[in-house]
Amino acid sequence: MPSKRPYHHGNLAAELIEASFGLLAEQGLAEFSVAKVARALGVSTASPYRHFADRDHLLGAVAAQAARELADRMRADAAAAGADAGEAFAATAGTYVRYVAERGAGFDVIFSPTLTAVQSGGLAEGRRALMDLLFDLAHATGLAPTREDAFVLLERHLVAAHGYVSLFDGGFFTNRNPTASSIADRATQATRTLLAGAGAGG
Amino acid sequence: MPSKRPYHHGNLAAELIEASFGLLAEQGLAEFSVAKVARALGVSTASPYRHFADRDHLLGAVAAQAARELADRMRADAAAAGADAGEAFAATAGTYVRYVAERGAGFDVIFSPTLTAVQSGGLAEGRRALMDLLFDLAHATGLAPTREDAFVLLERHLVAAHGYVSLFDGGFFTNRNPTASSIADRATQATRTLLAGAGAGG
DNA sequence: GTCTATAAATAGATAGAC
DNA sequence: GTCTATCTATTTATAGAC
Repeated sequence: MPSKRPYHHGNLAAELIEASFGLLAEQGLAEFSVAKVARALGVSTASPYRHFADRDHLLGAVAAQAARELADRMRADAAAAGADAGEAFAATAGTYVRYVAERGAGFDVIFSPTLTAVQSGGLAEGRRALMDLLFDLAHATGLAPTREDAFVLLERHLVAAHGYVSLFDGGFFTNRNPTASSIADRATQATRTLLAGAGAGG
Repeated sequence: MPSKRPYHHGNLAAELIEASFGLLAEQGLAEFSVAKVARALGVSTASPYRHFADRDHLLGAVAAQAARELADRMRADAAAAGADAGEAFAATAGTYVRYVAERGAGFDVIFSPTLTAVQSGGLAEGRRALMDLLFDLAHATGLAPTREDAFVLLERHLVAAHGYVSLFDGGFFTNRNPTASSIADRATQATRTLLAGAGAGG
């Protein structure tokens, strides 16, 4: 058994991104390291630097892909929620919770200021497409007449969804059945309440 | 100039806790280290270990103090908000945002699972007193008839407040005047909307 | 109680062989 | 394009002098 690394690579760059999602999902952004990603793939810790200039460029590529994946899933879930625009909008809260539980890369990764300077892999475009989609869904509810109203509604919606994820990951929910699925449902319901409050003039 | 450290200590343990707050406020939990805290005080990196068994025991003492400080401020702000129970409850969202902006220790620190095992400095009691206070304020609004309703309302309130803090710290708000004070106001208003939604049956 | 010195991990990143 | 080897920096924590 030659312990020489037997790994063949067709596309190490893509594998590094995928392994990064796995590490983020399991250990979170704080525990992310290029060395761990390399070890997870069985390659040397030097290999990633042939494909990404530094740690932030790898994370930037992950963030860009996360923005695209998240937008795709939100679009699909909103469409599946039916004709009610409020329900379509609220559904994306659940999409967000489930996506971060599975992939580990949420708004903290996608909109990380340290990655803004990097601009790798279409990060700026991915960010904008994601926000445009959500803004359109917020506007379509009809509960935010002006552009500013839609911004406020969208902000509260994202804050609630991310708040659930952040407190869930932080171990805040120790009782009340804290599965990712139940948290996703609670986030969706929180946005429904925000919509009811907006409708009631709150 | 003898570079021998000239520092005298009446109470290094308390100074370490206070310096930890400063570090958390400036750099966040991810960047927290015992070594940095020691350097900020001009003492050797070994000194903290005479007062705290390890990193988690120092952070546990910080978390316990944060829980007490936060509860005190919330109680005061709720009282100052006037007779309306909904306004008193909503005010604590702003309290939370301002407190974390100033002290750096929010729910992520106070309820960190790694600190639960430590049980230093009355952390368990501080956590419970904080949650009891908030539950009472939620119940007093009259918009949550049952105990379970009050839990749900409280959960959404905290999720929104923490979501604002988390996204604010994460650099999500790059426009729309992102000062801590304006974020605090937006968090307070978000809870008002949740109350309106609860009142409207959302 | 505080210091100096040190040990053991771990990470980011680079040089040069193959 | 991947490897081995190495350098530098940082952190957590301990040993032992003062």
